[in-house]
Amino acid sequence: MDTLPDDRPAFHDGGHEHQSCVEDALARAEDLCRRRGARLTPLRRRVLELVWGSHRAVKAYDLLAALDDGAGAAKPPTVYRALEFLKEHGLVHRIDSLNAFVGCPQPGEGHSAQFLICGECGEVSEMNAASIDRAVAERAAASGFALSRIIIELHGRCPRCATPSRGI
Amino acid sequence: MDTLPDDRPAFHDGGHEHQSCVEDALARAEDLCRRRGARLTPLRRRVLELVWGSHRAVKAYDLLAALDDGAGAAKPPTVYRALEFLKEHGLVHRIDSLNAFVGCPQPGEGHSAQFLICGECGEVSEMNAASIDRAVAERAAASGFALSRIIIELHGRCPRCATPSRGI
DNA sequence: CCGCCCGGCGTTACAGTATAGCAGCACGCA
DNA sequence: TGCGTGCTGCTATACTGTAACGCCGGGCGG
Ligand SMILES: [Zn+2]
Ligand SMILES: [Zn+2]
Ligand SMILES: [Zn+2]
Ligand SMILES: [Zn+2]
Repeated sequence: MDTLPDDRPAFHDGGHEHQSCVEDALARAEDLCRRRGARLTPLRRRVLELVWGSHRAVKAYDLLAALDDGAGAAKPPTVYRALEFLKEHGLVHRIDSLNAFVGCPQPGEGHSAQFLICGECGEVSEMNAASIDRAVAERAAASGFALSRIIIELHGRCPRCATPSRGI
Repeated sequence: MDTLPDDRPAFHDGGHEHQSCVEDALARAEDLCRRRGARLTPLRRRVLELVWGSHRAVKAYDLLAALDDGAGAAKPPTVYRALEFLKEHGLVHRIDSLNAFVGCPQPGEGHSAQFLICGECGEVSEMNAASIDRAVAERAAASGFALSRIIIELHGRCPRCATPSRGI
């Protein structure tokens, strides 16, 4: 019955060292691409870094604006192609209900992700709950349905935004 | 462990009488709106009927085109407002991963829907699996997350498209 | 009956999201 | 050197969704 705790903390407290959090993510990406023979070009690396700028989901056009280095503004295909590459290699996930992208904390491992999305602070936390996987797989099988892609996006309030303060 | 079968068949066979299927859906909608004091106007009813035209998810701009009765073409807000009304009253669901809408077979009851979406024939089947609900609620609670909206969209192949024919 | 309010609908205009298709360029390799 | 391939850039366009304003008709108090 899946009593295993998540292997990393859901949602980040004040003490979170985001600087190193991003550096680690980029290092994992470099490593994974090297092992796969995929090219993490400067542009792709920069986009990944921007996505990791926060733990919120980032919109493509915000990335586009952020890429604008003062001179000519970047064009949509630039960022969409980088995102497609990152997505193919599991370095980012697309959140369909937000039209936005979030960095994957555990790229490379075949994992079915479920996302907790806080509507208050915007933070997105990725889960890997075997119990949910199992329930979904069972029900799909019971309907004779052959699964290929599982989208689970859970909206609500994260612990920090939900808890103490006054109601409402 | 949720061994209850779904209360309606997932996916439709050749013998499906879609004419009456649509009529029943419209009758349920009329009834539900009457009970709620909501106004199922001719336009809204027509949009609902178009959504129910198939068991696939329908795009807003396809509805728009279908609404065009030869004279002046309908404008986006027309159909989006109708869809918003239908969605508020649970008569249709939005499939976020497709930017499209599908009719709800059981409107009015508080149900958390999971969707099985066939990538081959496009048919969308709505489930109400308590086991999935439960697994999701447990994991969210374990993270201290207060759920408000649960999006579960399962892509793959329906029984008819997956089964007999030659491989591939 | 009159005037008012309000919800539904129509229109214009625009914002936001995403892709097609072609050109230039750098690199590795024959 | 010449070529192919993959990355990036560009223009243009398609697709999705919303803001804001105004008209109209029906209900309701006066
Ligand atoms: Zn961090
Ligand atoms: Zn939060
Ligand atoms: Zn039917
Ligand atoms: Zn199918």
